[in-house]
Amino acid sequence: MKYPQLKLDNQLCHRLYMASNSVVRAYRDALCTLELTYPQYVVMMALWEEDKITIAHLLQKTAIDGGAMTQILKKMTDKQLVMVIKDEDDKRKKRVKLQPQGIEMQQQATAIPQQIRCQFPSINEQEAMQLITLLDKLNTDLA
Amino acid sequence: MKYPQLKLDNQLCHRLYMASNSVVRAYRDALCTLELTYPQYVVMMALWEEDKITIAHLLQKTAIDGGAMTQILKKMTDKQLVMVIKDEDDKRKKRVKLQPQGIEMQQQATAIPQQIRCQFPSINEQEAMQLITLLDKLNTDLA
DNA sequence: CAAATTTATTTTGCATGCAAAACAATAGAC
DNA sequence: GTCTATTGTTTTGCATGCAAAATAAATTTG
Repeated sequence: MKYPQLKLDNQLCHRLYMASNSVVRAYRDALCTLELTYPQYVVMMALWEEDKITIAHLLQKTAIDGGAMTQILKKMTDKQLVMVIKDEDDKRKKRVKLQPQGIEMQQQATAIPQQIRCQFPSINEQEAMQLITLLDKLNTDLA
Repeated sequence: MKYPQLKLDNQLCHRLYMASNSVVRAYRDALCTLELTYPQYVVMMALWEEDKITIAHLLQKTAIDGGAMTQILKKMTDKQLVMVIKDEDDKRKKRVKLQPQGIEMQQQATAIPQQIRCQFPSINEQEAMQLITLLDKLNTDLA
């Protein structure tokens, strides 16, 4: 091959692409119990950490696309997981508030991280931390 | 927080999700010169490595979704980058063949890997290799 | 204070990713 | 040799991801 830098095997980015897709797929069974998609689950995690945050803050925490977030919140509102309310002080802002069903769901979700973790046994704890460190560097650079 | 395992900061998967999206975005400027999307670029790389492969083989090499591949090949055919032809021996199979414009494009693409690499200076070569090793383990587990 | 600018969110149009169903063609079983 | 199962690809319906345009409301300017 003339240009080794164009070989798929030499592409860090392609591995990231595959890994990210694979991981989202790996959540599927666990999340369909909760009737959530992966991005919706990420929104729930963000809210369980900090409730009643603005959409802008939610976007920043989750790194989900703004356009998609509107749809995601619409669906989660329909499912009575959250409620979106206008901020009284600044009416441009909206805040997302967990509803009872959304709060209860956290209990059922506690088992999920372990279920996912089991799906990549080749990675030990130290390697997982290494991965996190490296991905954080990457994300910081690309932020 | 009651359940630390549900904190976004503790999620390897969320970092992968962010990193993958960021990386695809990072390709944008470089690829719009070639009028390619990232998945289309991946298809081109696969074909530059090995031409006239079947769609099934292309799917396996690129890890792109089958349904999406049909659309991607349609667009790339319209742009005269490739041609899709039926396999004479087994008419269920189709083979994807680079066209002159697709072959020429490789030249212009040789500069891209370096352009992308510059966007994450915090990762040195050794760390990049580490990342590849770890992601390969992950991808093998989730395959 | 009215106009221009900035900030927060939504909308739009297009390109996947994904699962499941539909099709087409070959291979196997009897 | 038909009937059935399997393989390769496409289609369909839905959920994002992304950029750019459109809105709405607050802030800054002059």
